[in-house]
Amino acid sequence: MTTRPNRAARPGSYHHGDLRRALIEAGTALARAGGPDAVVLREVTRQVGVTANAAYRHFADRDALVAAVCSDAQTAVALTMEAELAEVEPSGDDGADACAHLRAVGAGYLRFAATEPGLFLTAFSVPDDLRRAASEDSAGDSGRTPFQLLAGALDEMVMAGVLAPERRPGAEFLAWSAVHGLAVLALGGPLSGLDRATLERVGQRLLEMVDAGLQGPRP
Amino acid sequence: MTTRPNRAARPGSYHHGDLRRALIEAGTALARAGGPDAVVLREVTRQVGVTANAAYRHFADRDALVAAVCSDAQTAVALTMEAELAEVEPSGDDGADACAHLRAVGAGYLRFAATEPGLFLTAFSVPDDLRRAASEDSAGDSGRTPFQLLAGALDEMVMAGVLAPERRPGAEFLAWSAVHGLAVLALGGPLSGLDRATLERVGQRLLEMVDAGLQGPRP
DNA sequence: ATACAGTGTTGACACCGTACACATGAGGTG
DNA sequence: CACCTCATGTGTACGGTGTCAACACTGTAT
Repeated sequence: MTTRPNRAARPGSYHHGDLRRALIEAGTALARAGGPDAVVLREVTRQVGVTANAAYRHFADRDALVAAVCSDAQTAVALTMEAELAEVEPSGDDGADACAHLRAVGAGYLRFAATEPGLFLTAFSVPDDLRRAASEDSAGDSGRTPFQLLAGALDEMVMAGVLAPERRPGAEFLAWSAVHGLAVLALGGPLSGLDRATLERVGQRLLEMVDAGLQGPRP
Repeated sequence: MTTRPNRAARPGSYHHGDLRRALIEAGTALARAGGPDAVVLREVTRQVGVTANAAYRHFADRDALVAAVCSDAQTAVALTMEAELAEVEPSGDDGADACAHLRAVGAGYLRFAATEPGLFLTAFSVPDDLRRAASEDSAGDSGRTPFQLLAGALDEMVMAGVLAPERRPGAEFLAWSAVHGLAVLALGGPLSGLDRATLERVGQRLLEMVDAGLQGPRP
């Protein structure tokens, strides 16, 4: 995990330059193509050109390898979110801006799921008690993880006065659940087969629902 | 689950009485304990006391077996939902009742996920283009699948006038996404580790959010 | 120069899904 | 009754997987 110098391996050298990194990258390629189950240890080592057991010098077991790939995938999600956030033009109205930021975070999540299904599933279908969500291993350019980007948008809404402070705690889980559910149902689950257009439309409405629903029952 | 004659196999008989059913039930037991990945074909046949290859007389491959287990699991979800629906006392206000029914469906979904995590994941993490959601193989006592129970509650809301008709199409996907997301995040995903109490609380708020959010942005 | 610790290799094991050929026996037909 | 047939279960085998234990190589510090 430390910043190994990444000295290139001289070809034909017995020792690989930075095997750990190489394994993670090959694993990421497999995950991108086929989700977490596709990152099979033997295939990863094969692609890197090394014996299967060599991986055990860098990872306790296969699960540790996919966990590393998972962190990388979360970083990719954060980058997509940041891109979406960057496209929001300030309108002068802090409340509207905060809502737009929340929508951007959600839209980034959904866009990533649609664009990189394999990586998406790898990022968020791995058991993990929120530790990775707070670890800088999963952060994007802004130094924040997807979870932290979401939390930031919600904080902003409170500060702008468009979300009641007493509704703030735990709001991450509500918003996250909504977008995550759609993504998962559409990817591996019973909603595969829905065409991209309707999926896009449902996604938009879902974000509206979160926006309206976070503030609780209507007066 | 169906009413197959289920003639008991005479012990020592070469032919098993109703192997297909026996395999599904053993598979369900495994799924209950460890989710879809735990239903491993060889172990299933071992428990039934039969050779691994015998399963291939009844299922094209392992995936077909877990698909059958999946249908059974969805039936179990429908039963939990129906139980939750039965507890709703009519209040005289059709609109309130319809909302209560929607909440009951969602609460049943979440309760099943918390009570039977393995079965839940098996029910809804299997690729499938909504065909199973409409098949009577997945229905409960009322003859309706979880998906159909959800759709029914939403229809009721429209009829009672608490959901605008133009918001009805696709509303299943919105509500389903929300509860499904929470369930999945809490089970296999990054939200495992959240204790049961907070999970319960988040679940309640999530149902509120759906209720309020389905009707779109506030005036 | 030598010892050592880190890294990669070899060989093996248990387990999995699955294909093929074969054995069994229940039920219909003469 | 004898016979045939076909659905069903068995045996054996193959390629794939994750992982372990013992061994081989090599860059580095003594």
